[in-house]
Amino acid sequence: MTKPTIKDIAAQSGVSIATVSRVLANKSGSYSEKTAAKILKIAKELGYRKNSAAVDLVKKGADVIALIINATPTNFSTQIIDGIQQRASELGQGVIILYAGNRDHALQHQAIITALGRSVSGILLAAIEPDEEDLTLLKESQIPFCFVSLYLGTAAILAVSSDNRDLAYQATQYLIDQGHTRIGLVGIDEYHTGSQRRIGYQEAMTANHLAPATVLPGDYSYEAGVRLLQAVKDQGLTAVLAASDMVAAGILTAAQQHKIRVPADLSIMSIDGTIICQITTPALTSVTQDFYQIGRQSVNKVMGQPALDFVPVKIVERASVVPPAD
Amino acid sequence: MTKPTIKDIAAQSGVSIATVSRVLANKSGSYSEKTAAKILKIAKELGYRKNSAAVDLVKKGADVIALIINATPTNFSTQIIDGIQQRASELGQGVIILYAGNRDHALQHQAIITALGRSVSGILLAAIEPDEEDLTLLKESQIPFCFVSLYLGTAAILAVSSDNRDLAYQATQYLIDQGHTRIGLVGIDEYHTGSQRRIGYQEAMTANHLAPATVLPGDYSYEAGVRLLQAVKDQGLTAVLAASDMVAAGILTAAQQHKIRVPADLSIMSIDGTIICQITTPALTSVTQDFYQIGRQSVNKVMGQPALDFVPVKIVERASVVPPAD
DNA sequence: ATAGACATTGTAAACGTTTACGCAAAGTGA
DNA sequence: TCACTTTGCGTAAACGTTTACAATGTCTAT
Repeated sequence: MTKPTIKDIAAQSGVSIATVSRVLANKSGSYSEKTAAKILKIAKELGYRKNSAAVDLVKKGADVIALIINATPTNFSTQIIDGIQQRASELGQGVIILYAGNRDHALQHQAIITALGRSVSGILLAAIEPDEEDLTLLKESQIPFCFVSLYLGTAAILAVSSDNRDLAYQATQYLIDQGHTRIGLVGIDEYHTGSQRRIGYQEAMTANHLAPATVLPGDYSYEAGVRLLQAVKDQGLTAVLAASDMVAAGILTAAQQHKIRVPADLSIMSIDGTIICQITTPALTSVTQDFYQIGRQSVNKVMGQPALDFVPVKIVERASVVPPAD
Repeated sequence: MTKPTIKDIAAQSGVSIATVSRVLANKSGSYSEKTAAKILKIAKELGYRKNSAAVDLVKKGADVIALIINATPTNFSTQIIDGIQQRASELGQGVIILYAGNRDHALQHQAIITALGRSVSGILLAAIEPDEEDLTLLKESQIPFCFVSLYLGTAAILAVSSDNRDLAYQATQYLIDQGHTRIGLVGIDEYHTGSQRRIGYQEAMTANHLAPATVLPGDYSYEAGVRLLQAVKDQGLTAVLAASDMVAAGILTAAQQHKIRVPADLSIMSIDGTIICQITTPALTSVTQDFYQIGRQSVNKVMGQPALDFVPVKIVERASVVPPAD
C-alpha cells in the first residue's frame, strides 16, 4: 500500500497521466467536466496527495517564501509572522519558517543554504544581522531577499523596518518634552539598528542643546536591562529610552529591587510596544512599532510589489514616564 | 548564467555525474581523493548548491521534521523550538516550521497538508488541538507524528507534554499548604489540556476535603485573565491557579486596577514559568514546565527513539503567593 | 602467470510531476 | 460540402538527483 501517484489514478480511471495532471492542477479549459469528476473522485478515494518535490523539480521552484528568524530575546515575532503569512497567502505563496537559533552564526548560515536549496520564491530575514559571507551568498543566488525589521543603511538591499533614527528621535524628544535632560539610551546593539537609534537619540539631544549623556549597549534582552540598571543609577539619569520591551522590563524590575521608584525617580520609555508593556507595573510608555504591517510590507517587497521602506511608529503613553522630580 | 547542476560540474571536471554525485553526497570509499578534490573545487567555483527537490524526489522523503505551531497567546514556543532544533540536528534532521495561525482551522489543516506533501520524516504538532479530520489525515499518512505539549489522553497517539493532571494537583496542593481554601482554576480551555488540569485541581481539593470552588474557562490569553478577574472577585477567592503566565499577568494587572493587593488579598500561582513570571510585580510563583526538554523528547519520540511521555515540572516560588490574610 | 579482491568510475534507470506538441473528433461558418 | 477552429486527450521529454549494476584497472597471494 504505497503512496498513490497520478499514475495510479490514471490507471484506475483509464486516462493518461497528462490528463490527471491537468485536472489536478486545475488547468481549466483543457479537460471535460466528466473526466474531471471521475478523476477527482478516484483521487479522493485513493487519498492522493501531490508530491511537492516532484512539482518543485519540474517547475523549478516552489511557491513558498522562506522566513528566517532568530530567537530574539524580544517577542515581536508572532506579529511579524502573522503579517507575512496573511499577505503571502493573498499572493498564493506558502510560508516556511527556518529558525536561526540565538544569533547563532552557523545555524543562520545553514538556514540560508536550506532556503536557497529549496529554490523558494523569496527569502525574508527577520532581525538577522548578516555577515559578508551570507550577503554574497544571497546576492549571487538570483532569488529575491528582504530584511525585515532591519535596515542595512543602503537602498541597494531590500528591507522593511521602522525608521530607527526617527523612532529614537521621537522618543527622545518626547522625554525631553516631559522635562527630562539626563536621558540615556540603554540596551541597543552595536550593529545597524542600534547605531541608527543612537543617531536619532543624539540628534534629538543636540537639537535641544543637551549633551548626549549615556549610551549603554546591550543585546535587547531582559538580562541586559537588569545588568545595566547599575550604570543608569551611577549616571544619575532621570529617564531612559530602552532598546526593547524586554530591556525596559529588566530595568524596571532591577530598579524596584534597588528601591528606585518608577516613574517617580526614573522614567522608562520602551521601544517596541508589545504586550509586555501592559504586563509590567507600572505599564510601560512606549514607541510602538507596527510589526504586523512590517511583515506585510516585507512580502510585498520581496515579491516585487510596491511596498513601504519604513513603516510609521507611534508613541503610546502608559504609566512609566512622568516629568522629573527636581 | 543559470543555476549550475552536477551535470555542469561533471562536464568541467571530465567525470560522470555519478561520480560527482558520490563525492557531493560524501559516499566515502567510492571515490578517490584526487577526483574529490577536483570536483569540490569546481563545485565551489561554480557556486553549486544541491537542488533539494531533486534529492527528495529520488530519496522519497526529506530529512526534515515539520513543526506545526500555532500563535499561542502564551510564549513558551521559543524554548520548545530550541529543544526541537537541537535534538533534530543531532539526529541529522532539519526543521521547518509551519505556522497555523491563531487556532485557525483552515490554516492548521493547510499546514498538515503541506507537511504531508513534502514527505517529511516526522510531524510535530505544538499546542495544536486536532479535529477528527486532521487526525485521520495524519494517521493514514504513514508518516510519524507527535503532539507536543498536548496529551490526547491515549497512549495510541504519540505525545510529549507535562503531566497536566499532576501539574495541577501539585500546584493546588501547594496553595492548600499555604493555607488557602477558596482556590479557583482560571483560564483553562475546554479541551484536553484544560480538562486534565481541571481533574488534577479537583482531586487535590477533594483529597483535602475542600469543595472544588471555581473553574473559570478561558483561552490562556492575557485578555482572558483581565476579563475573569471580576468573577474571581465575586467568588471571594483567596488564591487562583492561572492557566498560563499570560492569564496570570492579566489577572494581576486587573487586580491592581481594582485595588486588590497581590499577594496580600489575592495569591496568584501561574502555570508555565516563562520569563513573564519575572517581569511582573510581584513576580509570579509558578509551576514551571520544562519546555526545552519537551521539545527534545518530542523529536526523540517522532524519530522512534526512546522518549519520555511526561516531562517533570517543578514549582518555583516567587512573590505572588502568601498565606491568606484571614 | 593467474585468480580473486578491491578501488574507482561510468551507464542508465528511476523518482512523480508538468507541459510542448500532436492528433482525432466535434463544432462552426461559409 | 469544405476549411477551419476548438475541445479533449495522449505521447514523451524534461526537471536534477541517487544508485544498482557493470566495467575497468590495480593489487595481492599464490
